[in-house]
Amino acid sequence: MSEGLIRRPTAIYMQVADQLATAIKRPDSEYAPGSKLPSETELMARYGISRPTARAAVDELVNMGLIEKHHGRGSFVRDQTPPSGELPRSVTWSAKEKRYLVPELSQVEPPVVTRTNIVGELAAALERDEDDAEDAFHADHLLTTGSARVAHRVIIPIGVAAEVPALAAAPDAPIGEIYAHLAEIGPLWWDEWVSARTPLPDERSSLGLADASPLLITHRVTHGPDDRPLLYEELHAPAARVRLTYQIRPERKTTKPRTSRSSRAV
Amino acid sequence: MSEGLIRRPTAIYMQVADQLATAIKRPDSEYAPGSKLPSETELMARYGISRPTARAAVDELVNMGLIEKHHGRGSFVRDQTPPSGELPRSVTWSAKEKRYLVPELSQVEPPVVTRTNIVGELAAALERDEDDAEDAFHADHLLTTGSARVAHRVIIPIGVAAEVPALAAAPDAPIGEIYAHLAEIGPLWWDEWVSARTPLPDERSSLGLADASPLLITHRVTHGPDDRPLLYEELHAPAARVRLTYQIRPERKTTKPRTSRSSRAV
DNA sequence: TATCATTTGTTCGTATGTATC
DNA sequence: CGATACATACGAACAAATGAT
Repeated sequence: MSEGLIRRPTAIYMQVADQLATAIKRPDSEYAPGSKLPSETELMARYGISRPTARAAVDELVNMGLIEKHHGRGSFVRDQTPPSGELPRSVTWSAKEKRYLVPELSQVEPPVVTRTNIVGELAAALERDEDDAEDAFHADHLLTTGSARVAHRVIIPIGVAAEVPALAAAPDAPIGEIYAHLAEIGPLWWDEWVSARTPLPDERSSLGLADASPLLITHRVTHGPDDRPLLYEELHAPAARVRLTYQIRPERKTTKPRTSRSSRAV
Repeated sequence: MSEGLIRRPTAIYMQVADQLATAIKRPDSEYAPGSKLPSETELMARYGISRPTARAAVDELVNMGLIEKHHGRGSFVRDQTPPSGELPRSVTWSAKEKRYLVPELSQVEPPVVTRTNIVGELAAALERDEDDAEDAFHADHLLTTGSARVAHRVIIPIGVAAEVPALAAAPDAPIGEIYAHLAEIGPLWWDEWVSARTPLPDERSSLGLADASPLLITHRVTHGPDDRPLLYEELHAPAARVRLTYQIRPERKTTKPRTSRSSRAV
């Protein structure tokens, strides 16, 4: 009947949570990914605890990221398999085709283009003056790697679009084409930074995320000759499904390290 | 007396949490970082709610990462300076010093060295045969960027350590020195992949994470001549505090894209 | 379509333990 | 030592979502 002895010193709900967590993490566990955990009522009976204590134990498992709770259905073991899909973030130069190559993802929905001005973080990244805000095209893409959906936003400052008319004509073109057009200005290089956070509810639905697993976010600024920032991109991908891959080659020391993103003087 | 009306529909504890969260996030807030939140008893009186409801509201704020609770002291507003710290992931080559340069982080604790064998994911990354497992040094470092703690694990296969005696002598050396020694074998390049997940409880404590904010995880394999994998690194950093930065230069197309990490035939 | 049992969500009341000052 | 504040635990009730009847 009893599921293992419960020692006094540490909190009961913690002990129950630990036992369940161990059971879940055991390889050939009775709690396989996707399977249902005992209901709160059943935990009460099984461990001889009250409802609040059972709830606290289950909540602890949620905090550990081991299970998900669903109102009216029950608690279910999350799939802990590490991300399999790869999202290559490197850029190659094809000497034969004389253009930059990036992996293209297939489109899930037609891109949406809007036009707003450049402020805040974005202004800093593009080294634009926020007080004299320049306009920009926003192209929002919803793509898929095959195993996961990713959201991709491409932001083209109006000034750059004016310089490269092909961009103004099709700001929602695939990113490979955008790079090809930008390359007309001169050789390109990219600055990228990666962060992660818990997704917001609307992001969960648009990216088809089941749970509260984190969102990987990459920001990329395309630089042209004279290190001029030309383009901004933001990519949101579910960390549970994909990992970002980079190939790192040593840079020549001479290239002065461009440090912090624009610390504008006041 | 009453701190704002409370509508019925949504959960009371949620409404209280929202009000407090808004108050905390307001710029010139009465709840500055470090200041003390009203105690549970005070919240009960102020909003006319019960103890469990007050607790639930405060717990919600903890989950949002806005406050920290301390037994017997109270709840305190966290410093919310978001992703400020940068963790540069690029490598530079100093022609003058004839060595690779990487940003060094300062040590929080002396590194711990253990010795285990190479299996699973690790074996795949290092292209080792799992059935004839090679041993490896594990060096675990606890470092700080100034604004955040990061955990760094360096894994040196015994074969490589035998080839480069300096590594066997000090497997817990800073990563810059490790690279310097490896460079004796030949020119190096790196393969890196990035994922993120919710931290486990013990990771939360060792990295000093407030709560469920995600963990950024980078895996890096150092390759020597003939693309031979020499070294494996894993870095864990709190996504709320740091972002990883990359500088991307186009690669020559000729470099054949090494795709999936070792699909061993059976 | 409507109803019912199951399961989690929310809320109250109450009591006692333990850390901090 | 005592006051304050958070931690743990019990009991009880009703609400809301879900799935099956």
